[in-house]
Amino acid sequence: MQTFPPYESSVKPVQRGDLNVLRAIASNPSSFPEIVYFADDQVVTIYDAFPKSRFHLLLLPRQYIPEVSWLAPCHVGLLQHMIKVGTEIATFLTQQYLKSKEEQTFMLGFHAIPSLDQLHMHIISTDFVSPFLKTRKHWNSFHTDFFLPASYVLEELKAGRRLVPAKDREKYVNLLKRPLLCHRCKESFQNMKALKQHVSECRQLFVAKQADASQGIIDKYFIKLN
DNA sequence: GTTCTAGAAC
DNA sequence: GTTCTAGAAC
Repeated sequence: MQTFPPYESSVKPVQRGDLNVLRAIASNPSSFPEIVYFADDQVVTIYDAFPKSRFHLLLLPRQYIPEVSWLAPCHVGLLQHMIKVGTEIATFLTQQYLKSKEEQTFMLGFHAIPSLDQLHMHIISTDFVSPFLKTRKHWNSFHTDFFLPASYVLEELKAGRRLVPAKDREKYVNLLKRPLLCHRCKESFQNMKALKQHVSECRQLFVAKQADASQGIIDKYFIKLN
């Protein structure tokens, strides 16, 4: 198995408040050594400045691509590499830190409508216990179809389709307003405080629709929008 | 993306 | 009265 650096969750990133910082990091990662977790000639992986789970990294292509809706079939090779590296990192973190006590699951994917310029793939553990997880939008951006699993995005590109066409943008925005459901047991909660209390205690296993048991990594696959 | 905060919800 | 959400500003 490929090895990676220790996960230093205490690292305090510097990019807060700058909506264009990911583009700068992608083009010149050596200028941001304190937040870079791993880099190769095609991609850069950094610590999320406001992690929404115990483990939360962002994987960016070095090449400038604004967001997931810009991806086209010509990016299949790049996306395959992003998924390969993301899966290796998730596998490493799982074996290194999660052992058998916690859920050995990571989600790899994209927000349908991101807030930050420059394509970034989330690599996130599925505990979703974090002081930075505060709003309904935070929650639903990972637990509705607003979250586009990387494997789903790859399939769509291979089929010659684009993601998040303009006519669907309103649909995606509205997903963020949906009721708050526990991602494990699907129980509904009135507000974030109640949801977070429950999620910290819910012991039901996170069930995904598609699993690669040989890797121990589950790539959650949401129902497609009509 | 976050912070701040008015006013809605309780 | 306090908690919580959502929109403007950054």
